[in-house]
Amino acid sequence: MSDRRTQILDAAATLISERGFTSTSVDDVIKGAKLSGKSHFYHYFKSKEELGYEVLNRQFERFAERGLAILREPMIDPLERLNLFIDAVVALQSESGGRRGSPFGNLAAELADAHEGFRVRIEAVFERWASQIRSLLWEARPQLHDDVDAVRLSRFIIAALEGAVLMTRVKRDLSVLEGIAADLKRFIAMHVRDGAAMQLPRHFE
Amino acid sequence: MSDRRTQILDAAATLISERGFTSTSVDDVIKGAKLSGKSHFYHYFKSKEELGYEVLNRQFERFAERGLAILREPMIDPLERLNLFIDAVVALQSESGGRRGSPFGNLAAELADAHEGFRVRIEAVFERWASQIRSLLWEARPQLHDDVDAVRLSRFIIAALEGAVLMTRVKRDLSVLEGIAADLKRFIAMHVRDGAAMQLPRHFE
DNA sequence: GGATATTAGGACCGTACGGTCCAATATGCA
DNA sequence: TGCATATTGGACCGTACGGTCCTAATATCC
Repeated sequence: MSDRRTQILDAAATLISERGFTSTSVDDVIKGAKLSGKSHFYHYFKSKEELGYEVLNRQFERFAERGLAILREPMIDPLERLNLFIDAVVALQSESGGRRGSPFGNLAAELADAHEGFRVRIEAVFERWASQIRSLLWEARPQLHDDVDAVRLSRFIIAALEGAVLMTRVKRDLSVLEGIAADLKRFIAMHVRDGAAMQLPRHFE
Repeated sequence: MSDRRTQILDAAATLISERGFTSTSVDDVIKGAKLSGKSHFYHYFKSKEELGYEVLNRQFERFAERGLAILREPMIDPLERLNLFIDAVVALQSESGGRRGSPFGNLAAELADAHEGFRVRIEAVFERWASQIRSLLWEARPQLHDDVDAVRLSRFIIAALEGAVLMTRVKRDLSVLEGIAADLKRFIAMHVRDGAAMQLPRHFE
């Protein structure tokens, strides 16, 4: 992949996460990526829409590397991994000073009703995210109550985090996200079998 | 308030909740409200921005009447009222077939970073909403654990509901919201004192 | 009746948008 | 060397946008 392409994608990602897709013009992207003109841009992307799709994919890959990867760490207890993942979401948000939200939630709210192409792709992103959590919960099932519904719980976790990020942006207060993250951990802990927490550090016995 | 004005506001509310504020043009609103021309519109509103503010206010008033009012019903146990309120949010969402989201969440995601005027007004909406829940929790405090943090819990409830509405729109599946609503009730029930007067149903359907 | 809103309809303006086309130069690689 | 790709720079197009201005026909209310 050429340098220029990633340069354009990076600039577009920043702009889109700041102002949304609709309010980001191709000219803005050109300026952000320091291109000479429109023909230069359209040499790499056939339309603004396609640029948007690629930006979304890259955002997810970045999130998969820096966030979701934690869910798969093999040496850590699954439920602890889930807590670490929640911490990572908080950390990612605080990197932007709590201002920029989850790129998926933003695009979802902006385009889910208006643009079917984006809606489908965002749905796929959430599904991949949810499936990571589901398999973690499956791995942790010996520690969980029998009636835990992994599909529902994974959706709840994502919804709570997305809602929290949104409220954090509106209030411009990172502590909103921190509080909700802490409560979310408690909600997850609610599903843990009594005494399972004691089982955890098996290495100590 | 003149008929025309409310006619315009209603048309604008529908369009904005369907396509967002930025993607709704004044011409669209004029067409939707069956006005004769732009001068007719600008006779009632000095700008599109001001129209947006008034639409937001009306959406909140509508939500206050049809949703938040439940939180203040004097004859019902406070914690049961909270459950009924959550049911009402689900019902409001299903009215639009699960497609249109919370008007506040939509505008928040679209404009929180880009438009300070809207951000402040949306923040006020969430604050009024949160304060209603806070005073309900205060009323219910004899039934709650001593360490319940009403500020945090109220934020959690709102974030979970907003996130749930967002995911429901993306997946086009109302059962997402229903599941999260049920889980949210369980989370709230977690804060209830053992043996408190009001016993909350634990749904595990 | 006369003053005041309301409705109607259209011309117009400056700006921005996504996108196309073209001509010329630079660069890298076989 | 030669050919393809990358880069530059700009003109251009059709459309849409928010907003202004102007005129004139109706209602409404004192």
